[in-house]
Amino acid sequence: MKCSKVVLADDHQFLLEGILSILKEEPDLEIVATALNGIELMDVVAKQKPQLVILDLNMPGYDGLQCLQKIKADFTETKVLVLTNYIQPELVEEVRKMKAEGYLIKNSSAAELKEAVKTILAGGVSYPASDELKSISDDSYFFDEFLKKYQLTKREVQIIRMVCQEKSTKQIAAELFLSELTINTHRRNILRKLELNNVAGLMNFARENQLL
Amino acid sequence: MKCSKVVLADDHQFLLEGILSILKEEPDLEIVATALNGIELMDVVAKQKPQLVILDLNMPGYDGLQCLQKIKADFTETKVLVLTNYIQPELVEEVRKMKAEGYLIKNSSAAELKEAVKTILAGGVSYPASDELKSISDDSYFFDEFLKKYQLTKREVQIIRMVCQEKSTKQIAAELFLSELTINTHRRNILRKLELNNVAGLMNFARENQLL
DNA sequence: CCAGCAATACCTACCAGTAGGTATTTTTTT
DNA sequence: AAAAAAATACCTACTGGTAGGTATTGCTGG
Repeated sequence: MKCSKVVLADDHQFLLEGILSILKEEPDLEIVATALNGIELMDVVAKQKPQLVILDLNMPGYDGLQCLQKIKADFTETKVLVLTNYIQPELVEEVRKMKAEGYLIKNSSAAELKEAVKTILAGGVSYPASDELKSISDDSYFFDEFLKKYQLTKREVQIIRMVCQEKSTKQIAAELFLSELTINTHRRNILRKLELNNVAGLMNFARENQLL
Repeated sequence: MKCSKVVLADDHQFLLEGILSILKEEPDLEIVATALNGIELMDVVAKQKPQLVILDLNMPGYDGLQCLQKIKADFTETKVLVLTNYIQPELVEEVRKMKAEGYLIKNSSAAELKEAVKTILAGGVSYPASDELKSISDDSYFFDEFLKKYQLTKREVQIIRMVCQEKSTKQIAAELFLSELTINTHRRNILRKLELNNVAGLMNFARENQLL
């Protein structure tokens, strides 16, 4: 097996170094370039035609999803492993629809990264198991701990998530087949329990606690 | 000079590896432990009494600022280098007030990290130059591109940031010595330009575009 | 079985944010 | 110096979110 050309794209220098140091132990990989943003990345891909791009979704300027789309449109031979911070089932779906070969959460281990890269270069795909997604986002030990810590209920967390998706009380009520008054009550209870005053506070809370 | 004990704390495995691989080239450093969250970190610090903690501010659960405060209160010998994604002058100020020895933006280079660590262990402090803060957050090429893309002004971006910090129109007006009516106008212009309807949408936009 | 909690729902009130239009002054660009 | 863009400011109106209190139903664990 000969060396596969790999390109890394991430806006964090340290993360690049981290991935680099993990992957350079692999003899059959050659990291030919790194990119700190989407524009750089597209340049490099056009020049190098790599077998694999490891792509951070959260880059400034043109974002990762756009890069993914462009790579998949213009360079059919190039495989893409998406790296991201958060585990939103909808995001995973979107990435899957865009035909990326893999999806990896950033706080995975080095071994998981190597495994994913190997799988993809061998022609496979590497996505988090759906139960893994679910377990992290809903039923895990940490989630219960989290609920207890803030005295929140599952329904309340569900509504927090919907508020963070820019949905209004009215929309939420319609989607859940409930009265607006009920949603109103939930929202008030949420803000009271978390000692917050507005949606902005709620979203910061959600982000800090990885609810998004 | 003998080895200095260093502890790393970050919730991203890859970033830990990255920093590790950068710092293990330094002969006079010994990375004695890593921590993936605040609780782990406090355990490790109590056991190891390291000379230096490199601390990510964006950790889940108990956050970095709380760790910083606790370390500074309980372990006066331990120096702290704060690592963070974002460059908000107020955050830098807060960290400075909490007596951290350094503050480094995550997409700095490996050389900058080594430099900061060296400076701190030699008894100095390492903070980004104020013009650097300004230049990164305000005058960079990407920032201008970004403004043009969405037809936003600097003032508007400033207000977006403040809204995202849970500040009300009234508070923003007071802080900037402006009329509430002016802030109102800015907010309306922002939502119109970005085709958004509410604060939640605005915060998602801000996050996607690394404004926070 | 009963207590307690979660989820549902209503009424009222108030305030903050959204939305339209317009206008003046200051700053930047040409 | 003139034109364009940005920042400031006001008036009005409406909507949506925040906030208080209360009540009913259903489920769950001691």
